[in-house]
Amino acid sequence: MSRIPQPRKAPRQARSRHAVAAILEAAARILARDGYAAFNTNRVAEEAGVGIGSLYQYFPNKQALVAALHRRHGEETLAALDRVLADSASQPPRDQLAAMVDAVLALHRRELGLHRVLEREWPAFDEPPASNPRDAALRERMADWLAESGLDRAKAGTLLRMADSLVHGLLLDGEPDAAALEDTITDALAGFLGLPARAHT
Amino acid sequence: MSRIPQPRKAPRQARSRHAVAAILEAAARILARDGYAAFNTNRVAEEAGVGIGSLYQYFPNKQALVAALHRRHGEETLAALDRVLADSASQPPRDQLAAMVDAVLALHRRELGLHRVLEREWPAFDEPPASNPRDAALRERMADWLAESGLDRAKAGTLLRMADSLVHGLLLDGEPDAAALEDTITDALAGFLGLPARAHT
Amino acid sequence: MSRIPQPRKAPRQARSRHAVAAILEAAARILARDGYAAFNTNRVAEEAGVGIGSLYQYFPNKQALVAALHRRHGEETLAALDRVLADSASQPPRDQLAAMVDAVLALHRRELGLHRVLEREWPAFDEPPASNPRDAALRERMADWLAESGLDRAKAGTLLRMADSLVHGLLLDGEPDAAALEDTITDALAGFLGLPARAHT
Amino acid sequence: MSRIPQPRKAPRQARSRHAVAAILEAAARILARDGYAAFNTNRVAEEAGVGIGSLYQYFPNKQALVAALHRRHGEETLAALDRVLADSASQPPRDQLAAMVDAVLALHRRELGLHRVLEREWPAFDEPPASNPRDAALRERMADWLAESGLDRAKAGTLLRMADSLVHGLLLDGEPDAAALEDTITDALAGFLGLPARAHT
DNA sequence: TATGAATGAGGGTTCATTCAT
DNA sequence: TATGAATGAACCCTCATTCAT
Repeated sequence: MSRIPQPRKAPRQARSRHAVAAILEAAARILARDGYAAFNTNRVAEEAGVGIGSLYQYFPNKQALVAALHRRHGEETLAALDRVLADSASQPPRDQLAAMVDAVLALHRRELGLHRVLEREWPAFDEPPASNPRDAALRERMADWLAESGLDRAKAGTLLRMADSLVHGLLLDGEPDAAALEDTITDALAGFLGLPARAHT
Repeated sequence: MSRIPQPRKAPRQARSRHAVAAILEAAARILARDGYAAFNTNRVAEEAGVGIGSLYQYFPNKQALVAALHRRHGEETLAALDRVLADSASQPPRDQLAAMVDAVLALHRRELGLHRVLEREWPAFDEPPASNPRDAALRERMADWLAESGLDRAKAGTLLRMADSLVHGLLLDGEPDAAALEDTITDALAGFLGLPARAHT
Repeated sequence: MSRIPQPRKAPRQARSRHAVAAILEAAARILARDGYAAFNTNRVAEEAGVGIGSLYQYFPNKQALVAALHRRHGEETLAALDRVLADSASQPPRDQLAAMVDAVLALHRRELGLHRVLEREWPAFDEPPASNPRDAALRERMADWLAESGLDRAKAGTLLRMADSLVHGLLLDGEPDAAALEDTITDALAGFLGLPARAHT
Repeated sequence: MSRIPQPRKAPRQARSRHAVAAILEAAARILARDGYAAFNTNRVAEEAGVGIGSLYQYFPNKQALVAALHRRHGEETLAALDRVLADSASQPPRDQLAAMVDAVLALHRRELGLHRVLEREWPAFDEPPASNPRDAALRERMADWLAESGLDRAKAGTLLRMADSLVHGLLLDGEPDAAALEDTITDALAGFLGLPARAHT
C-alpha cells in the first residue's frame, strides 16, 4: 500500500497498445459516468472489450488504472500550459495568468465527471500526489514564469495547488451558472501573487 | 444512492445519546487514523464499544455516518465564524476576513486526518454537498457580512466554496511549512472580493 | 505466510459451536472425498450448509481450516496412545509397541482419504509441522515410555516421525493387501529401537 | 485428472532437447527454491528463457512437468542402486543394505528442497505412484537382491516404499542433526527384513 | 432495546491454456 | 517451430446489512 503502481509492462506491439488505450478509455468512461463506486476491474475490462486477464497484463492492480488516468491528466495540463505560455509570451502577467486559467478550465470542462472523481474519490495513497515527475515539471514551468514576470519563484508550488483546488472546488461542485469562473479564479490567484486588481469589472 | 440519509431516530434517552456520541467519535477516529479504506461499520461499532445492531439503530446505513460527521463539521464552522464576526465587529473587512480564515484553519488543523478524508474520500452522493440547512445558514451569514462591508452579497456562495477548497487543498495536502497559510488564503480571497492588497508583507 | 493460522474466535454460543463443527466436518469430507484440488472455501461452506461469511467468522483463512484438521488429528492420536499405554502397562515393550502401532493404524484406517491429503498435500507452511504443543506432548509421552522400557529417551522424536512416515507411506499408498501392516511397521520400529526380533514369523 | 500425462513429443532435434532440459531445470529450481505455490507454468517458462507456448509444445500440461521431475528422480535412484549393488556384491546383506541407504540419502541430500516438494506437495493424481516402469524395475532389482541374500522376494515392494517413506519423513522434515540417519534407517529396514541387529553401536 | 451471528453479493486477482502471428 | 498476448473460469476474502434472540 505504499507505492503508486506503475503499468506492468510497456505495450510493445500494436495490438497491445490498442488494448491499453481501450482499457484506459473504458476506465475514464466508467469513472465519469458512474463514479468510483461502480469502478471495478471486471467492469472496466468488459467495457473495454478485453478479457480481465489482459487488463492485469498491463496494470498490476486497480490503483494503477487510476494512477494512469491521473498521469494522463497531468500530461495534458502540462501541454496546455506550455501552449498558452508560448502563445502569450508578450502579454502582461495578469493576462497570461488569465489565459492559463482559461486553458485549464477548458481542459476540465471537457471531462467534468472524470475529474470530479479523480480529484475527490482518489482512494488514499500514501504518497503525496505532488511527488511525481509530471508535477515537478509543472512546478518548474510555473517557477520560470513567475521569475520572468518579476514575481516570487517560490510561490510556484502553492500557486499550482491553489489553482487546482479552485478549479475543482468551483467548477466541479459549482452551480451551473459558473460563467464568470475564469475571472473568479484569476482574481483569486492574482490576489495571492500580489498582482494589481483588474481595472474594473 | 440518491438521498443523503438522515439519522434514523433522534436519540431521546440518555443512554441513546451516549451511544450515538460514542459511535460518531469512533467513526471520526477511524477515519482520521486509518482512512476511508479501513472505515467499515463493524469496525466502527467495535471501536465504539457498541453492537453492530445498535449502530444500525441510529444510522440507517454507512453513508449516514459520514453525513453526520460532515454535519458536525458544518456546525462547528458556523459557530466559529459567528464567534469571529462578533469579536471583530469593529475592524475593517480585510482584517475580519483574515480572522475568519484563521479560525477555519484552526478548526481544520485540529483534525487534519479526519478532514482530509471527509473532503477527499467522501463517496459520491447525488446531492450537491452545499444544499443543506447548515450550508444555507453559513451562506446567509457570509452574505450579510459582505453587505455590511460594502461588498457584493452574491459572492457569498463562491467565497465559501473558495475558502473551503483552499483550506483543504493547501492545508491538507500541503507541505509542512504551511506557516504563512493564513496570509496566502486571505490574499486569495481578498483578491476575489476586490479588497485592496495588504500594505506590504 | 509465516504463521499457522489459528481459529479467529472461540465459538461461545451453541449455534456457533455447531457451525464450527459443521464446517470442520465438511472440510474433512471434501478433503477425503475429492482431494485438495477440490477444497475451496466456498465449497466447504456450501457443504457445511453455512454461508461463506460464517466460515470466515471462525477461520481467518483457508489454511486455518487445514490447520484445525491437523490439530484434531494430533489430539486423537495423543488420546489413542495414552489409552494404549494405560491398557498395556504390564506388558513387555515389544508388545506395547505393537499395540501402539495397532491403535495408530486403526485411527488412520478410519479416514484414509483425509489423512492421505493431510499428509501429502498440505500446502507448505513455513513452520516445521512438528513445532506445536500437541506434537511436543506426543514426544514427551514417548520419551517417558522409552525410559520406562529401558530404552533411549532421545529416540522419541525420531521414533514418532518414523512411525508417522511408515503409516502414511505404507497404509495410504499401499496395496489393499496390507493386512500384515501392523507387523511390518512394528518390526521396523523395533529394529530402530534395538528391540529383539519377534520369536518367529 | 485421470492419467499421468506424458511428454507430448519426444524432442528429436538438438534445439528441442535443449529447451526441454532448460524447462526441467527451471521447474526443479522453482520448486526447490520457492515451493509449489510459486510453481506456475508461466514462471517456469520465463525462468527457462523459453516462451510459454514452447513449454506447452513439450509438456501437455502442468502436471506433466512434475511427472517428468518424478521420473528423473526415479531414474537417478535406479542408477544409484545398480551402482551400489555392483560395487558391494561380495558383502553381507546388512552391509549392502547400509550402502544402498547411504546412496539414496546422498541423492536426496543433493536436492533437499526439490524432493520435499516432490514428495509432499505432489497434487493428487489418480494413479498410484508406484505403477510405472521405473518403479517396476526398481522393485525387480530389489526382489532379486532379496532372493540372492536368502530373504523374502515378496518384501521388495514394501521395502522400497518403506525406504522411501523413511528417507523423506526423516531427512526432509528432520532436524538438522540428522547425522546418524544412515544407521537409523538401516536399522529399521533390517528390522523389517529380519536381519540381525548390528553388533553394537 | 441491544446484541452479534449469519449472510451472500461482489470484487480483486491468478494462472493454466490457447492460438494467431 | 517459437512466441507471448489474450483469455476467463475460478477462488479467496470483505463487509454492509438483517434478524432471531
